Amino acid sequence: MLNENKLELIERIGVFHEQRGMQPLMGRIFGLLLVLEEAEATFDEIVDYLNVSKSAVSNALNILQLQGHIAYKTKPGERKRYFFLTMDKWEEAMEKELCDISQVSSFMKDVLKERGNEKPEFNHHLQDLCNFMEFLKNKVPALFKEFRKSQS
Amino acid sequence: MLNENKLELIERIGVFHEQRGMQPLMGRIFGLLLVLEEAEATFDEIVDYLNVSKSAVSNALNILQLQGHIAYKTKPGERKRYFFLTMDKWEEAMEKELCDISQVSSFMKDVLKERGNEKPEFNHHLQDLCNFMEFLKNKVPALFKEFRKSQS
DNA sequence: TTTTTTGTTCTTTATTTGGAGAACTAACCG
DNA sequence: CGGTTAGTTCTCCAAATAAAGAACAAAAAA
Repeated sequence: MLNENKLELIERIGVFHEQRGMQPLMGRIFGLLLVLEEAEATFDEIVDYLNVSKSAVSNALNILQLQGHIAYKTKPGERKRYFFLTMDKWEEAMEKELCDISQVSSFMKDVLKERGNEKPEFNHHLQDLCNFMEFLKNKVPALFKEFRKSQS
Repeated sequence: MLNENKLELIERIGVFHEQRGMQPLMGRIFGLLLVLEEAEATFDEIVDYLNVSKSAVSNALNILQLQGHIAYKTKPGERKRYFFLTMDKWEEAMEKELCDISQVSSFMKDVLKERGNEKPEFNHHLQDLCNFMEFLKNKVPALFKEFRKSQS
């Protein structure tokens, strides 16, 4: 069993992800794989730790894998899968999330195309926003580069 | 009535926001206030344009106001409210959204505190992620400054 | 060959959600 | 005063979601 702190952390992490559109159990699994000392767990361990049904876990694991949040490895002579967070790819994930923000600009451009010039100030704000998002998207690689430099 | 393009845009914008956790109607109202030439609408106009009930609109408008996405003004001699997107504050909104990403670091730190040292590599990735989020948060003001400079 | 392990898939169910519609309210209007 | 405007609040309902549980399947073990 997990201690009180870890259980609470799992719930906090779960709620956090829920609020960002993940289904509840997915968020809990995310949390579990973060707080587990081994940083990995088998299907049955997840069922036991979180006290949920196999079907729910099967479902959640498949979605988490599709979204690239987790992966699994096997051990020689065992059929069990050991699921783990793909933490080694956090830079990719973060980059994707940053660029996602700036995807607003895709439809903002369409909005601008559709708008007349009755409200120039409003249009100007929209244009500014688009420009910033473009700026940000272009800036992301340099940002990572600068970060890595600052770390070494 | 709105033309086909605008209606389709409203739906696209609606779905976009839905996927980020907004309730459907809120996203549609967001879209409506973007594509309307006047960039504003009264309660009844929203009801008519989007073909929804008053109760739903009342609800959605209140939440959108609480979240700071929209505001309203009144016109002298009229009781009607004219709702509009608070586009003039897009920088604040964007800044908040950027900092939100880095709020992951709040519970990531707790995760690190809770973890032993059995998986140093995993812990290291976690630490890197925390560091990057801190880095990003600190970088946001400079980013805006640089953007404004590039625009002038 | 039968049983066990390691899941998956299908059907059912409880909960949540989002919105409809009607009743209500407060301000103004004639 | 009664009616109209501009919303709000309450009760109800339909649809979507998330998960339970049972049946199923494929591979390995006994």
